Amino acid sequence: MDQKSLKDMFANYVNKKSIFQDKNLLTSVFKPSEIVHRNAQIQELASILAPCLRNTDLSNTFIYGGVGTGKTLVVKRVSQELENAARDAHVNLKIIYINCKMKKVADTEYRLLAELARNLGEVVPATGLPTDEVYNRFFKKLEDQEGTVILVLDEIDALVKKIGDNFLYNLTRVNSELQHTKVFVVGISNDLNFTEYLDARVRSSLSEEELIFPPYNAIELVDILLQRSKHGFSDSVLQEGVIQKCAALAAQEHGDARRALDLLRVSGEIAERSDSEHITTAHVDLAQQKIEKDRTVEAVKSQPKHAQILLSAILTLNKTSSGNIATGDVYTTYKTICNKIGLTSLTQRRISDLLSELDMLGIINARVISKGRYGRTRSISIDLSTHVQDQIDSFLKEKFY
DNA sequence: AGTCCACAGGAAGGGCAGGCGA
DNA sequence: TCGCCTGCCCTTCCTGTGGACT
Repeated sequence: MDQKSLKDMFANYVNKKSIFQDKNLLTSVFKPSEIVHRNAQIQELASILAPCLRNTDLSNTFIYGGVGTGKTLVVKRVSQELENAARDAHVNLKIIYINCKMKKVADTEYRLLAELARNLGEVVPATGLPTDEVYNRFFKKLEDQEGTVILVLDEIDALVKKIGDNFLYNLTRVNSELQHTKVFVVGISNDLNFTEYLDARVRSSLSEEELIFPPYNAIELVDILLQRSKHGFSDSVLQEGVIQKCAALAAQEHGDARRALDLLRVSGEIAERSDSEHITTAHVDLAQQKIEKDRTVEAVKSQPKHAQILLSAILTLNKTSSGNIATGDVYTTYKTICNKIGLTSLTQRRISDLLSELDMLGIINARVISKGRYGRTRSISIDLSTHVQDQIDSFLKEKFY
């Protein structure tokens, strides 16, 4: 492109009518004024939490539901309204929301406690203190609140799977240590079977109330997308069937509203980039591919070095061998690559864990199978499109060779 | 029915970096 | 500065296991 046409391009861009009116409305971060198809859950949660306005005890509550079923949105909305009501009624209420999956923020017991304490105004160093000391500081700050404190722990299942339920046990017993403050926990989990991981005592004290968020069906997703697209897109850019297609695709994937919104927004971006005045169902197909590709490639790029080399080994084997690959083969190839690039290889035990992590991220499929006389192993495969595989492969080759 | 393979995956602990408090 | 504590990544050692083979 010569410089004149570049100038024209920018001029065109400025003058062209945008497909979007307010793209912000089409992100999952945006909090709509009305949460569609979640009235029942809002009412129920509000009625569970309302007693704190009369300084009456609350029940610890667990909220279950898949990704993108509106759990966090509903909890944040109810929290906000509850805090407003408490202020009007001159009741001391503090609600702390923490996402336990936030890397480097609340993904260990120490970090969670430190983050909770920080929310109450206590200064806690990132590391260095004994955990007991962080508990003490946190409890002291709680006591200073002299009212009700509600701890909302989002994605709590991820944290419990990582560090166990000890911290939950301590948090549920905190009320016996405090005189002026009452503490209640609202746990949010993506995993319906989460309580199986919990100690029986923790389970019974934490699950006094339970709230289930069912996945959205395609019709509900259509309503959500219509609500957002009304002011999110410019008038009449959406062609017939686009919203329905986004909703249908997202409904297939566990009724995930976040996914539906991403599809719709990315479809718009693709349409805009291709100079199209309308968004068509073909754009939705492209958006579906792009989201899948971006998600995987980004996941690969953020992996540690050895996991990337491991993936490189799997991709190499995937090209040469037909069918599934065994752990032993992967480990041998991985060691060869390490040798070639002058890196000390990790042990098979560690590689076993890295394989599990890649599996959890959905980059590879690893299934434990038994080959009878020939042992037990993971059967590893990659079901990414060849296009995505090539992109990952060239990224890894560029980085290591 | 028993054996045996090729791992899976749990437990314990080492070593390092970052940070606190005396 | 030193002792202590943390998270994190990793190794070592170990037990467990599904099912083909004998």
